[in-house]
Amino acid sequence: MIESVMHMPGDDPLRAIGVIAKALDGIANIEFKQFDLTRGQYMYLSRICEEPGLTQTQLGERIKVDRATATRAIQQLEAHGFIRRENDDQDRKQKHVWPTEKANQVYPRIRAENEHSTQIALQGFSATEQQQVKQLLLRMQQNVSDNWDFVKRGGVRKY
Amino acid sequence: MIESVMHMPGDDPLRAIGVIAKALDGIANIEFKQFDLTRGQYMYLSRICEEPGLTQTQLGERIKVDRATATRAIQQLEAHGFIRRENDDQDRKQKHVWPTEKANQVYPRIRAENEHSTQIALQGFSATEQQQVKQLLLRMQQNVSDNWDFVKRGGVRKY
DNA sequence: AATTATTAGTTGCAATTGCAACAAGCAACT
DNA sequence: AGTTGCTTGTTGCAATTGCAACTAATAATT
Repeated sequence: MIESVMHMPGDDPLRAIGVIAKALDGIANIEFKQFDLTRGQYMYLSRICEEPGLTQTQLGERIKVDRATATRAIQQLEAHGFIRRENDDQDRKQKHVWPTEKANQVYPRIRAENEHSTQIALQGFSATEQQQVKQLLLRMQQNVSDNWDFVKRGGVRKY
Repeated sequence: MIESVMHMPGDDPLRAIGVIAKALDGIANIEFKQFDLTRGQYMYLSRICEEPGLTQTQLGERIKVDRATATRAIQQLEAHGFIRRENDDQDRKQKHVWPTEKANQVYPRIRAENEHSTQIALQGFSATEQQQVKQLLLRMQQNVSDNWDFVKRGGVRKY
């Protein structure tokens, strides 16, 4: 009985991360419809505005989406005038992605929404706690990135 | 220039949460294919095994998915023998969800994967830091839940 | 130099997702 | 009791996602 309680995932950090992410993604998708952004596009658009010239592969890796998914999302953003694409000068296999003026107008709205969600999420946190959670989350992100790459490329984790 | 650096989302906690979640979800979906689980089903199955008898609505709220999505995922799990559904005794609008033996056999594998991913994510964390991040994340989850509900039901956030 | 292996982006196919509308059931009001 | 409003689960439709296969380009090997 006590053991059962000990092992219940009620305090599972990864689950909390999953739920928070899902909630905020759901909120964002609803709120960004007014800017002509479809599901998930805000993630791509943010990255492209912050790091103009990223290749498609780099973009997909930052967001942790499948290459096919990245391609199609980027195609849509291009079709709706948010971005433009250009081949790399040295390596014609690669394409770089640049924001258009349309994107740069929407980006501050994305930031505003994100700040608001951040305020909500960190409500009741002291300044120290805010710093702490930021640092801890960044370390976690670094910790899991290689695993995603490994498994995505066909690697099999042992456990 | 300095201002621009200050406002760069490099230390955005919500973004880190989104990336971590996406990475771990991607990994989990790949790894659970061997158990006949399709995309995202592990989230539902875990909840159903841990809280047998949840209604569909409760389940969807815990995971933060759309009602239609929950319905369809649950239908699939039922069709593949992982769960069974029953109407509520008092309110025939509601359906409760129960795990089958098949589900109870798979659940420990889901837990094992989750434990492994947790180990990876928390690599290099002291015991104190582990406790900290768990607590902070739980509080964040609580902070955002009402917002999800509000926006999902049509509420409009001001910011 | 020629061949083989790997990589980046793309597309077909099928599954999943979410909005909107609907039906059935229950709650609240008159 | 009858009417209106709300809730739960479902379905149609269209968009998104991810696996697998493909093409073109580049890297590595022979």
